[in-house]
Amino acid sequence: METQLSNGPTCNNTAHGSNAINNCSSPIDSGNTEDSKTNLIVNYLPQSMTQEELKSLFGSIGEIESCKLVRDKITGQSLGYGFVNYVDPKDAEKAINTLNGLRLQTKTIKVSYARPSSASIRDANLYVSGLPKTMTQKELEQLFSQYGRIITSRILVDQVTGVGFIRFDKRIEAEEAIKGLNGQKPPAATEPITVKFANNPSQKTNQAILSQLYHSPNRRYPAPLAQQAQRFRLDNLLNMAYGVKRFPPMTIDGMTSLAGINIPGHAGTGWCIFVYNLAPDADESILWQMFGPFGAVTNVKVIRDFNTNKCKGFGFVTMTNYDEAAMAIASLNGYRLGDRVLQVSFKTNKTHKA
DNA sequence: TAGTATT
Repeated sequence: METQLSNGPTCNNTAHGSNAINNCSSPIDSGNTEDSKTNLIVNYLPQSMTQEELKSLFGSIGEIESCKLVRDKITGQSLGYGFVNYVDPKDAEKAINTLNGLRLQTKTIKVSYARPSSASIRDANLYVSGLPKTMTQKELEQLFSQYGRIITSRILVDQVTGVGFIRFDKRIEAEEAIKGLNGQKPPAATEPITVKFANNPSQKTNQAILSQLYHSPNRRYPAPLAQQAQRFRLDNLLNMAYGVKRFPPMTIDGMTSLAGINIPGHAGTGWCIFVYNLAPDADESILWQMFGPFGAVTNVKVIRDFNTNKCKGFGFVTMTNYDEAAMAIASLNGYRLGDRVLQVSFKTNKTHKA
């Protein structure tokens, strides 16, 4: 029997009230991840994100050994998480540093080392209801932590009665928590709580879904449509998270990039893209986010003022493949980021015309 | 009484 009450990586999750960014210690420093140094699990992915987009985003960090978006076996719908296995452990660490907490659409993605796959860690998620409305996430964890290591916790907001989730590291820990806490009154509570296993969405293959599938069998987009769909998804991705809105194509003047001027931007290591009109508080993550979905991004840089450390209004992105860089430019030039309209072009060597 | 973490 395994010891469950080790004081190991204690999960002191701070309740941000945000979308369940649950920093159980630092994923970088957890120290007990000897078989997880390259394999990452990515949680809270937007529903619309495809495996290709996942691969593009994480492939911009470094070479990927494998990448898998987990989908419902029946419907094919994304289950909102996936795995990215890097060749180099350093890239895995860099991905955590760079992409954990990134906002995509309505989600804030979580990037952390994957635990070794095992049946013992499956179905360890609990649904808790009847909680005091005043209970915080931290208090919820304190209540449950006596039964094992908590992987994630959440209290739903806007609930009449307190509803929350607790995911344990091991299913057996969840079972013990049900035995110990279901029907019990937490300290200072007036009503008992209900603790049960959370519904497993992958088992929710009801007749309606099957019926839908039956009436639209294996619909596939032809290739050009697939590209349009990709673009549409990107629009959506960029839209809600950062208030990025697409402008009509002709609103950008000074757009000397796509008219077939010089073949600029080629810099040996890839295609260098100039991004102009960034906000003073812009950082690298927004560049990764905007360009990553288009393909291999090898580097991003925000140019900052030496003294204030504020962005000077522009930055650079290096992409490996010309086609992907051109698509990124075509799509992102003219985007409104906050209250600014971006100008995106291949980098030129001249700052003024001769 | 409901979000979605083990390929």
